[in-house]
Amino acid sequence: MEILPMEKVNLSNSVKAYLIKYIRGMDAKLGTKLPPENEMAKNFSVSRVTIRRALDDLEKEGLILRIHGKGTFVNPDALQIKTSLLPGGEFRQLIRDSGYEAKFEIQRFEKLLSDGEVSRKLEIPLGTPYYLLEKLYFADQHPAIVSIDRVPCEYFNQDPDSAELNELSIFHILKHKAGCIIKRDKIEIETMDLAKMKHYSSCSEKMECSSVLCFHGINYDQNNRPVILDTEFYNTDYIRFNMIRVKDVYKD
Amino acid sequence: MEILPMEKVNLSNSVKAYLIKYIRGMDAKLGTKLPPENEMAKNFSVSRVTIRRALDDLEKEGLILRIHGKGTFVNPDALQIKTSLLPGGEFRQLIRDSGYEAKFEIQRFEKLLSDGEVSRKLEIPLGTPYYLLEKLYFADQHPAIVSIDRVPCEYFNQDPDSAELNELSIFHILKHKAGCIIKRDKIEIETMDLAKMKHYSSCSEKMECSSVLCFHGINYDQNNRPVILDTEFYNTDYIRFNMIRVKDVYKD
DNA sequence: AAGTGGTCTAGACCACAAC
DNA sequence: TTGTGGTCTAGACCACTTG
Repeated sequence: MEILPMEKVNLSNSVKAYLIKYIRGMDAKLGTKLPPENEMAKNFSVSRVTIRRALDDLEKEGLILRIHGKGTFVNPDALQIKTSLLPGGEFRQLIRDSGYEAKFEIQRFEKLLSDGEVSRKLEIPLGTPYYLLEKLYFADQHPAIVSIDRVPCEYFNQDPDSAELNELSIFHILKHKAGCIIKRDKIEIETMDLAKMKHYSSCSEKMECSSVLCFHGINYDQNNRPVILDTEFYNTDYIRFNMIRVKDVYKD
Repeated sequence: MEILPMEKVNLSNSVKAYLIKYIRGMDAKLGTKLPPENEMAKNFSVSRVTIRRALDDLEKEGLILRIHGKGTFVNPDALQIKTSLLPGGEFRQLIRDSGYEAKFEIQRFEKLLSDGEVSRKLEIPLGTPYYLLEKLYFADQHPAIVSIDRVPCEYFNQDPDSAELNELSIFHILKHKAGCIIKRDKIEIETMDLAKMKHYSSCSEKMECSSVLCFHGINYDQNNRPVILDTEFYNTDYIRFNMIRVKDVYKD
């Protein structure tokens, strides 16, 4: 069973998905012009607002450019963009998107009791049992990502078995076992050298780089409960995040 | 003359600005509930769509949470968030937002001829003259950010003088001297140790850290011309980026 | 003047939560 | 059932670009 993240089904996203396919499919010479919004609306039999919602998203993701009075164009850079910082997908996909073969190994899976920091961030009492899951991801056999997830045991009726852990991401296990759907996360970005990384993970010894990009994240569910506390380490020689940032107008 | 980035003036942004002020102004107990959208629409005398556009933005920025069927709530974390990765404001503001006193020194300002990489990224012929501007920003007297901007000279009628460079950001100089308005940028994220940073900047010697966060960016104007090629280095001990990422629904 | 994107409205209907 | 956010429509008018 293949499990993939999918966007909510609505008209805008359908239009968006179609346009992505269309754009990726064509040779995308520099700045190909897309049809006017009114025409697209007619062709897709949806309102212009719906078309515009789809285009808004595509613009934020950097796939298209819109120039007032001129039109909507395919962003020539769009096809070069490999890994986006934005939604935070599955790590193996991230590695594949970066052009490498992906696999992972589970490094640790333990049941621990929460200390001060874990308690504070997950909003659970001191000493609450939680699972710690550490995975090491490889890009073409090279260590590229280390992820450490911490989830309170109380979300699970029974311990996850290793088959599940090897098959599914923690997000999907949580959804199926606990009905928890992760709606958003909050990350803090830091860089560190391997000496500092060693405080978090013994995988620091395996990294083939001198410094790593580190995300400290908290994942919240549909009721805004902090469910997963995660720490992620990236070797940016392999995982090079890209981001397109649309700026607002500047005024004196 | 104080020059600040401002958002485009429209109804949504006015509502948004009002709500930001409102939220920041109140004590923001955990999860204070905001009025229903219909009510806000009535109070602001705008349509619900307009309210929703404002709330969409605030949600993406992590200031509020929306729970279907329940309501809209102030995000308790919102007030902790200091520096957002998103729009990319002025560096001194970034430093102030991080809780430090900000100042900068100009390290280099030179006219150079483009080499292969600069030519390719700025889409200019080899050997085209460009300005290189390197600034070192301090957080409480500690080196925190190094920025290196490269702009083709052809955008300027005359050399910027040092008064301008010390007063205004490169964005504002470009706008006033060349009518260029930066609409978006594209960045690539990397970490490096100081030895690697030294290839880019002699400021590496001054950094009080072992590794830095590095953004390689290209800034595009309203006509999608690449105008500024910039490289930025951050000491993440001082500049700790935060980001709230709203996830889409997952489906099997 | 014609074409195109940018903003806004009023109203409708749906989906989820709580009583 | 009521209240709330989520989606969608049809139409209007504005702002920018081009001829």
